[in-house]
Amino acid sequence: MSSVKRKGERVTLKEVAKHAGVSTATVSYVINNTRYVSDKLKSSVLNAVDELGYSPNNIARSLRSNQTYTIGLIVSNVENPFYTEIARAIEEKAYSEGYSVIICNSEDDILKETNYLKLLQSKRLDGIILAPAPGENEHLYYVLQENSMPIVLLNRKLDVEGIPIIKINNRHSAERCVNHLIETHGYRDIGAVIGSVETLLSKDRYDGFVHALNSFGLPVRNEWIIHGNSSFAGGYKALKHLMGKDKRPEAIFIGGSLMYLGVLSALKELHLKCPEDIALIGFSEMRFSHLLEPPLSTIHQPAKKLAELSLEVLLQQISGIERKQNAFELETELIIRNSCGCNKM
Amino acid sequence: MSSVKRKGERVTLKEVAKHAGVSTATVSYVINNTRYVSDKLKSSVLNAVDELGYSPNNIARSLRSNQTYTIGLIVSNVENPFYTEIARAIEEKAYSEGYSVIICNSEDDILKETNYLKLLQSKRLDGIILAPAPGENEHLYYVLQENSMPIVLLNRKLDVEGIPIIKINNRHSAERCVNHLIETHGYRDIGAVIGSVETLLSKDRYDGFVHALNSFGLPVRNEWIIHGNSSFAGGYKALKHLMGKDKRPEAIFIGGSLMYLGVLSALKELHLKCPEDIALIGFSEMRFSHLLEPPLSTIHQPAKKLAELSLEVLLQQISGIERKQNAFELETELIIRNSCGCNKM
DNA sequence: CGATTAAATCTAAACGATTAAATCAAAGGA
DNA sequence: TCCTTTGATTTAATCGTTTAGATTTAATCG
Repeated sequence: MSSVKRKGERVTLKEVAKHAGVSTATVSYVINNTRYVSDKLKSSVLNAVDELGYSPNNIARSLRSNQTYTIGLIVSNVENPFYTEIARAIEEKAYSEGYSVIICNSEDDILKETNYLKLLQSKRLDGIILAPAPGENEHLYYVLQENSMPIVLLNRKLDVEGIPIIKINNRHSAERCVNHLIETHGYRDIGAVIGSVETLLSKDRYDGFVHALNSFGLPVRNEWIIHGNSSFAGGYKALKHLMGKDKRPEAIFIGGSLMYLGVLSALKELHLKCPEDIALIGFSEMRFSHLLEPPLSTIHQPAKKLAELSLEVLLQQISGIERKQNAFELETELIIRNSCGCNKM
Repeated sequence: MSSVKRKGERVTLKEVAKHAGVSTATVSYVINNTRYVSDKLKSSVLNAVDELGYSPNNIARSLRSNQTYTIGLIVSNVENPFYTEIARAIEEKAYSEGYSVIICNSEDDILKETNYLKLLQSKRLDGIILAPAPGENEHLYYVLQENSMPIVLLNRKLDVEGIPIIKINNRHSAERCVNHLIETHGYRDIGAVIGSVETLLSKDRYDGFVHALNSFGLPVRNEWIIHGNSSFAGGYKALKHLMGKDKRPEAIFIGGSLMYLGVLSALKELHLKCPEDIALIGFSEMRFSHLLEPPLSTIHQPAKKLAELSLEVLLQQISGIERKQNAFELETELIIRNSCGCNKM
């Protein structure tokens, strides 16, 4: 074959029907197994399907049935290891449930997020799983108005009744990190590198951080709390900034995987040793945190569970099943390695 | 609002038309800017759109126009750092071109790949970017028959004329790795951990490895060449296996990111030092290879360029533009860090 | 003023499936 | 035998757009 022919010449159900000498209804019934059809007709339909290489047009189906069997996943960036894992787990479960997933990176940009929401709306997806972007949520109300599509929120808050939200216990997790720094290592000068408090996620982590300090009677030194954007570069810049201060903290709590790596990279560049010169602890979803130098002490989030739960709730929402529960909070695990100053491998 | 209403009650173009007191054609013309419409009618249409909260139904559009503005990306697993980057870059460019992307993980499983191909076919996507899964390609011919959808291959070969293929120079890249081990460090006992030779990708890397040894007159010792599957576990098992031999190699060439990390992890577990006990070099698309212990000497692939080029070629294919060139090969970069025995940072 | 032309709008036929409702055929019952 | 019932198949409306082509309206001109 010299080249693939252009579209628009595909075989339709109608042609199958003609070829098999039956009506379109019959073809539809045998393909979807939705009514009894005599063996004789059934086999001639099947033959025709085979001979013509018929592949049903799901667009037409969707138009008729109002179902696309496709959902959207909006995250800030799949390259963030946490969202990579989320995306993977959602795709896997979605596949097994007969759904496809369109992946959207909002890049923490409200405009891009809005555009994607409108687009997914127009594509009539069956539902959306939406992870946080910082800033106001006003643009979301547009999508959430009546007659709109099912949606579940991941680590993100919205003051609309009936929208399910799935999250981990960010506040408590942050607290445990800081507690560890204080209780086990006796650090008192503790800084933080956290994303914008405009997201629920970062706000909660910030609150946990502050609460831990307070509970030990330690002062919260605002000049040691850097709110960057939750990226590698954000962490990198934050650390450089922090190390430029007259008085430096002894330990730093870090509120996100990419920032953690950025911090680490900046540290290396400054020839500072971790944990000797400065101790680190925080959120990292890197599957390879233990291979880094030093092995990172981290909060481990149950990303897979989170993803599966989100999809489950979304699918319930799609099929109109009533939920008793609207908010779900999963627990995390604190994994102590070396970066905080502990010696375990 | 107590709860989002179920679907099926959305406002249609027809309703907009009635509300604005014009025909559906007129509404369509103003929405798509496809014919001149008087200011008077135009504004009343726009008003109606606004008041009713109309959002066009792209399913109906697609049915009419035979265009979905959606493409499919099939990779073995987005969690593989190389494909994460590919997915990200494709999504970004696709977005800017007005396309969405459905992501599919084949898990190197021919059945899953086949199912996805059929599904994407049924969904009438505009095109597919297909990365390799190992094994025979027979199932692909089904998708590639006449009247089928545009497709481009990433690092994957297929004997069908006119199917574009985009790849990096795998053979030469592997060769350079091994050359470095021999020329710079004088290693003579060199093993390899590579994926299944049933993929073009791994086959090329294998060939490069062998060719390098040959060109220095070194023997190819098959017991030191482990073909695992290209995963973390694959690398991990391969190394353990390799280290169980009576005579061990001094250095290992590794043909993939995840395997590289698996090898590293197994090494740590065995308390073997790299590069002192065993030197490593190979393909790793980890953005953070330099933060690992030791910093990895790697081939760096221009994933972003690869992704953008693939999409570009696919879009050309979709719009029926003739290509002069059907095969594209990009060059890689050898980045020397510490794992091979060099001392540079 | 009527004819001609151009401009703006509308009518209605697709696109490719699903599915109520209608039709047709055969069997069963009196 | 004729009527009823049941079962298998078909007819045709529908989903929400786009877009030729028909129609209407307005403008121009001899």
